[in-house]
This record gives sequence, structure tokens and C-alpha cells, in this order.
Amino acid sequence: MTNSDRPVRVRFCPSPTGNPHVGLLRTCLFNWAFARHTGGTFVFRIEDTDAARDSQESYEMLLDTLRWFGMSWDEGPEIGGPYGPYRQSERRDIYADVASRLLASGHAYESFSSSEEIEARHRAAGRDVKLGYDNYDRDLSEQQKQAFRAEGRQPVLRLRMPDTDLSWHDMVRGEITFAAGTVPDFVIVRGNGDPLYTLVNPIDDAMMRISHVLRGEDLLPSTPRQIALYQALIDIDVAEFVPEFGHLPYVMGQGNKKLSKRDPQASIYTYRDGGYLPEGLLNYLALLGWSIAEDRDVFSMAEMVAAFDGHRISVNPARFDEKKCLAINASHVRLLAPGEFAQRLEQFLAAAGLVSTRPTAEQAYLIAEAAPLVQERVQTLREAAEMLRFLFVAADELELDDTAVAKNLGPDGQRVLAAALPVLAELDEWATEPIEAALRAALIDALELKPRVAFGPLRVAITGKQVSPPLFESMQLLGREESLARLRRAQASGDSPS
RNA sequence: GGCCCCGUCGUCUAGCGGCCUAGGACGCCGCCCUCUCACGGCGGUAGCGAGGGUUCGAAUCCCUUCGGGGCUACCA
Repeated sequence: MTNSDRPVRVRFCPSPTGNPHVGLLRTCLFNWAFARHTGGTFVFRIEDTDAARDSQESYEMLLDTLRWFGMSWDEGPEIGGPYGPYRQSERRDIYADVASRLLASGHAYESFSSSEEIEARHRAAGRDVKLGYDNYDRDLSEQQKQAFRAEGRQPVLRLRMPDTDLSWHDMVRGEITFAAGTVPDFVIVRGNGDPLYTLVNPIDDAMMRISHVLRGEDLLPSTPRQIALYQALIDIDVAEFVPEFGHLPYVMGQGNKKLSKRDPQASIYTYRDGGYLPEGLLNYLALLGWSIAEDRDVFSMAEMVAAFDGHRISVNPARFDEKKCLAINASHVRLLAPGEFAQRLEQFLAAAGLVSTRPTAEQAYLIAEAAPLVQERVQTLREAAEMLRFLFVAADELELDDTAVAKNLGPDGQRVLAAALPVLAELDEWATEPIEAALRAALIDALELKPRVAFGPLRVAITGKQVSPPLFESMQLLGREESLARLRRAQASGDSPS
């Protein structure tokens, strides 16, 4: 069986440290999309072998984030699967067993050298001390080992690297070769018996029958070591094959720095709480190193899945551009069916505390009516919520923007308010059309004002801001009472400028 | 230092020897639409890091060089 006709099994295997960040989720997305495209299996595994840094909170954020994005996993935490458990902290016996077999078969050996000793040997031989481990303990005799042990030394386990070139065909970068002798024997088990990432990651991939390893570029230099380990694992019947590798480009932050986990710009939660749509963020993440076609960059996940065959992945690092991310999100906001947009807006308004957790009938009505007014004006749900805030507060609680007041509610503005109030008060039918007609007659025709001059003061009085949903619709939604109250309040505020 | 990866508009990219006087998107700048802001429409700005080859022909292939990045842990 060749790699190309083996069933596709890919995995996402983060370590639960810190916030889920965009680079991590980009990698997850590519794996997920590849699995869905090929009809393969998407495995979710938690690499919690570093007790000092791992946290339960981080673990839960990871699951939470995948669910928010709608990236479901076929095997993994909480659902199990045929190759479980899927948390490495629960697999320690497996690693101990494999490590001992590696040792017994001679693929691994005990190494007693301290880093000082390694360095000293390099110095003595006139070699560069940065060369790394010198494979000194490869062929220690039993007596030598006994002697070290007698000194109280705890050996680490190292993998014996083959003395051949190590190369592979990278799914995104093509042929990559590391010359024989450039990769020293590396540690797979600590002196205290703890297995290292270098060991457990390939073991799990092998035992879970992972066919394609799509991961960050930072892991590229460790690939020759893993291939060597795979060969050893095949030899002792733990692995059946060496998977395909593909190394995804970095996601960079502003400037030319790799996006740091601590950077708020990197945190998925910054976007979720900021009112981004999961499909919008996902779409942008997909653009970080992949393109669907020559002249398209807005697409759905269904379209991505249909197109994502592992090709067209870029080799260049991608900078995370917040403006473009926002623009892509805005496109998805507009793409939402009106009812769907209203529903998500309702959830966001509730989460923001602007409406009750279970909106009242009146609130639900307002949201349904107002949503279409803002859907094409905003880029995020948060922005929509802010734009509609005026609908959910009483006239006396409405905050008036200072500069908006200064620019619109001076003497000229007062003249507008004075002219508008009686007309509106006497209006027969309180609906958008009559409101507009009456105001145009009273302000544009009678006072000969330009529209923007005429409606500005009313807009500020009604919404508190210079930028708002369409004015007449806003007044209509607010109702006559409330609208008149706001206009009168604006008159009062004009009397005593602050 | 050694090893490895990368280099097309400001940014993300298309391009895989002729279709390229280099296409799209975001951004930015104009104009139109317009009750504000958006949306939408139209137009504009701006790029193959450099130098050598190979070839009738190079953004595309080769070499060198410069620049950026990563790894070089008993982290992952």
C-alpha cells in the first residue's frame, strides 16, 4: 500500500497551554478541511505531557474554540475512538513500553553525558561547541554504564540516527533533504523517565495511523528525527508506515515577528468577543497560506472543503492583517440570511447585556425590524450592537456624543428641532413614509435646508450619534412618544451647552 | 557558527518558459449614488530583492549574492 491510497487520517494535536491563537487554528482548519475533503478522519489529540505548563482551563478553551468554529472531530477527547485515549497524559504506559522496546532493539541507547561534558569534548577536539550532542555514548560497554550508574547518574534515552541522508517529499515544499550526520542522536526519554515530545508525538501518530502530518513550519527541522524514529518504530512493529509531511508557513504578526501567543491580536477570543462571525474568521484564516482560486477570497467552509485537496498551499509566511480580516468578516455579515443575522445579533446583544438573556417580545420585535437596517452597515456583530444601542435605552438614559452635540445641536440645530417637533406631534400616521414626507416638507421645503443639515440634528437627538441606521426607520421603531421625548431632551440640552 | 526554510504591489496572494506592457483582494486616493454611515458602481495608486547564466523567449529553470525567518533543550 502506498501513501496515496491509504485512508486519510489527519490530526490536530495542540498542547493545552495558554489561549487558542490564530496560527494554531489555521493549522487545525487545514487539517480539518483536508479530512473533510478526502472523506478521511479528523483526529483531535491533546499533547499534555508538560505538567508544568498545561492547564485544564486551556484544554477547555481548545474544545470550546473548535466547537465555536464548527470543526467537529471524529476521534478525540470526550468522544473517544478506536485508538484512544486521546490525551497523552493518559498514555504514559504506552510510551514506557515502546521506549523499552526501542532500547531492547538497539534503536535507542542510554546516554550519560552531561552538556558540560559534551561541550568539553568538542573543545578538546577543536570542534565548534554548538555542534550539539556528539553521539559519544552510542557504544558504551556494560562496565562503563555500570560505572556511570555507580556515580548516581540517570541516563537519558537517545535515538540512534541512521548514517544516511534523510529526505522526504513535503506536501507543501517538495523535496527536502538533511544530509547524513547533520542531525545528532536526540533525547527521547528524560533521565527521570519522562518521555519527550520527540518520542510521544510520532508514537501517537503511528499508533493512530495518521497518514498526513500537516503542521507548522517550526516543526520542519524535527522531521528528519521523526522519520528516523518512524523507521525504528516500523522495525519494532509499532508503526506501519511513515506518513506524509506538509509544513505550513508561519502566521506573522505586525512587523516581521512571529505572532506571539500572548499577543491579544493572536487570541481567537479577541475576535469572538469582538463580534466576528466564525465563518468570517475561518475564511480569513484559510487565506493565510492558501487560496481557493485566482480571483476569489470570500467563500464558505463548504466551498473550502470542496476545494481543499492539499495543493495550493503557500510556502511563504503570512502576516495577519486585521483590516483584511475585518473586511472578510464584513462580507460574511452581508452574506447571512436576514433572519440568521437577526438571530446572531440577538445572541450578541444578550451577551453584551443590551437585552435580556431571553429577549422580551418587544425586544425581539425591535431586533427583527432593526437588523436589516444595520446588516449592510457593519463589519462585526459588536458594531451592529453599538449602532442599535439607542433602541434599547430610554430617552433620559441615552448618551449623547459630545462632538455630535457640538456640531449639530447649536442654534441652527435648535431651529430644526423647533420646526420638526410640532409637525411630528401632529402626524396622522407614525410610519416611515409619512415621517419622511412631513420632515422634508417642514425642513427642506419650508426652511430651505440641505438634507444633511436638516436631518443631522434629528439624528443626534434620536440616536445620540452622527452615524446611525436610517433616521426615519429609527424614529418609526422608537415610536412617537419616545421620539418626541428625545427631540425635546435635545432642545433642553441645547439650552444649556456644557 | 552549523543545518533548514522563504523572498511577486504597503499586506494576503495568482502565476509553475511565450496567454504578463504581471491578474485578484484588502488598504489608500478620487468620482457617482445618498438623510449620516455603510453597501453598491466606476476609476486610480503600487510589485517580480540584486547580479550572472540557460533559452528565440524568464516572475517562472540554474548558480551566486543580499535580505528575512526557523531549528540547533532532559520545551512542545
